[in-house]
Amino acid sequence: MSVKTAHKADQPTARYRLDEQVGYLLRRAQQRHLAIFSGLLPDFTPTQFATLAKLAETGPLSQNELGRQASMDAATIKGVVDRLRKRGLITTHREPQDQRRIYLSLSAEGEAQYRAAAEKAAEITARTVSGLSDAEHAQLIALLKKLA
Amino acid sequence: MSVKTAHKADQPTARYRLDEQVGYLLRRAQQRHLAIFSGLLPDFTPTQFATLAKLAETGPLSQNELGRQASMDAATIKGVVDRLRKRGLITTHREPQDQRRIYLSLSAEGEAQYRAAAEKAAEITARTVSGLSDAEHAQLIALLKKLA
DNA sequence: GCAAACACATATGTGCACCAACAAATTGCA
DNA sequence: TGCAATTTGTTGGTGCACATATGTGTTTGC
Repeated sequence: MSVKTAHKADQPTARYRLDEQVGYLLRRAQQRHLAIFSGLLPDFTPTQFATLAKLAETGPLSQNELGRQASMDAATIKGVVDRLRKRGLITTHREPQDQRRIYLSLSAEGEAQYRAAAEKAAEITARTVSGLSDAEHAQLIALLKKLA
Repeated sequence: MSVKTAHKADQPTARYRLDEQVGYLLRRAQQRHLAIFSGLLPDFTPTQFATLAKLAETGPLSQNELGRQASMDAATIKGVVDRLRKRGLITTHREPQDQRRIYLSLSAEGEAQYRAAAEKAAEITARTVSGLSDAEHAQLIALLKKLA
C-alpha cells in the first residue's frame, strides 16, 4: 500500500501543501456554500433544509431512518428535529407495532415553508456553482458522488 | 436573474432532489474525509492539522492572519489555537510595534508532531480519493478551487 | 421460550463554524 | 494634530457533527 502510493510523495521537495488537499478544499467549498445559503435562506440551515427536503420527498419516517437518509447520525438528527419541532414544522406520532420509533411528518406549516424555501434552494445551488460551466457543474456532482 | 436561471427549474416535474445538490454532496464528502482522517490521525482534527500546516509553511504569523490563511474566522482560530497551545504545540510572543497582535510559532514539539502527522496526511488524501483515478482526482481539485 | 444481539432514542462532552458585540491598539486622513 | 475608521483579539450564543454511554424495546437464534 505504501509502495503503491509512494510515487506521489517521492519528488525531491514535495512538501505538504495544504491548499492542494481535498479535505481542505472541501471545507472551503462548504464555507462558500454556507455563506450563499444563509444569505438567501436565513431561516434555515442547510441541515435543517435537507431534513425537510427528505421528509417531503419520502413521507413519514422514523427519526433515525430520516437521519440515515439525510446523512446524519442519531445524535445530530435529534437536535435538528428538536429545533424544527419546536418551530412547529414537524409533528411526531408513535405507532403500536414498534414502540421505539418516533414517526416524523411535515406539518402543514412545515409543508408550506418547505415549498417556499425549495424555490430559493435552486438559486442557492446556481450561485454556488456560478463560477463553473454547466458541464463542470455536472462533473463536480459526479465526482462528489463517486467520492461518497 | 430568475429569468436567466429559470430553464433549470422549468421541466414539468423537476422536483427538488436533495442528492443532486452540491451543498449536500459536499457535506457527505466531508463526512467521509473526516472518518478517514480521524482513523489515521486520531490526535488531530483536520482543522488543527491545517493550522499546524499553515504555520509550518509560512513561519510565525499573528493569530488572525493565521486564521485567514487557513480559512477560519477570528472566533474559530482562537479556539483551535487555544487547544494547540494548551498541548504545547504552539508558542506565542508579542512585539512592541503592535501591542494587539499575538504572534504564533510552532514549538519544537509542535514541529516534531507536525512532521510525523504530515506523513500520514498524504495517505489520508490518497484514501479519500481512492475511488477516483489520478485524472479525476486532479479534476476534482481543480473544480473545488474554482468553486472557492 | 428465552437470552443474546440488535435497533431506537436519549444524554453528555468535545470541537468546529459562524454571528454579533465589545475593548484596546493602530492607522489614516481631514 | 486629532479624531474617526479599521484592525486585533475576546466573549457569548446558536447550531452542526461525532464519540461514547445508557435505557428501552424488538428481533434472532438456539
